[in-house]
Amino acid sequence: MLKLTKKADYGLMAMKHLAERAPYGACSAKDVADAYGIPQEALAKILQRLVKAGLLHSQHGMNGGYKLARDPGTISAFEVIRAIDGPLFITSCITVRGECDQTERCTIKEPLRRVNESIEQVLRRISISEMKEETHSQEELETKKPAELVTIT
Amino acid sequence: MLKLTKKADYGLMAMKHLAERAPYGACSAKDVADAYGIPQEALAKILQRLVKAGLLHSQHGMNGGYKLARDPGTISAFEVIRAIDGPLFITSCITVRGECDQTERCTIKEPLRRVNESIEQVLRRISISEMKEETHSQEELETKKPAELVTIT
DNA sequence: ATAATATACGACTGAAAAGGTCGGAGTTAC
DNA sequence: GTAACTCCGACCTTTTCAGTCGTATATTAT
Repeated sequence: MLKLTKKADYGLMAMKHLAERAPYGACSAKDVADAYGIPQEALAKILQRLVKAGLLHSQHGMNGGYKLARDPGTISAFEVIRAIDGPLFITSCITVRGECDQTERCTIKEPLRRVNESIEQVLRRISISEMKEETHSQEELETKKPAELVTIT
Repeated sequence: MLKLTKKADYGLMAMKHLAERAPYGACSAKDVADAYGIPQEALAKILQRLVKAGLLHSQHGMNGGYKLARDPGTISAFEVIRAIDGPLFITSCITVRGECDQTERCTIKEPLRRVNESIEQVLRRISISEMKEETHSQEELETKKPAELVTIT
């Protein structure tokens, strides 16, 4: 529940990867897939959506691949997730094709909409380039006990 | 994606309903179900989970039903959702039974964990009683055109 | 005691979404 | 022109969600 789909996860990983490799030209879907152990075709489909959404540019043929369409600092996690998983996150009351049967009598529509908006703000605020700065905790993760990093939740 | 399940929706609606009817004693699952057009058996199963989680008390027999175990101001939406849908919201990387296959190479675990925490905070902050204050827009909903209230999203 | 009412619990079915796979089309290097 | 490489779009399998049904248990009014 309230779970990111794996597609969105893959998409964010790929975007971050492309952000780091931006200076060296385009990356093929295979390169990214091999780097993280993601099924190649599955990733390709995700990258296609990001192309359609205008977040990536694609290049056919040899030495082709994908590269960021904009500066990674201007691309939010929200944009990536929406491009992959759908229009936007919604409570189950307000679905893509109209409302549910209880919409007339539903008494929590408005409060949930506000919660929804708050969550959207959180995701809008974080950009792809901001996801890069966890290199320091990467070292901690290997040297120290990793439990501390998890149990906060 | 990032969508509340219908069960969680129903649970929140029921909790709010019980919060309003608290002074008048317990409500049966049938009462709540009929009030919002929810399948009775489906709702009953949800309410049972809320009892198990300690958020509701149940009373068998005639004039029995469910009532809040605590003051509605002290019950957060987070508690309700977690009691119904599972342990907590998680990125697909960190699932209930360990991590996914890419966890070793995953580079966005830490940033996503922070996002996760932010969302959790949002849901922890809103209580059942805080969901009640939309009574004013209830009047608008009946007198004015209801379209305006929906198209915000 | 008995009947009516209400919760408790598990198993089953159908529908929807997620995750992954396959063949085909386009582009470039030689 | 051919072959190697890459992106592209439709298909299939698996899992999850939502709802239903049946049965057992507890309480109360009569």
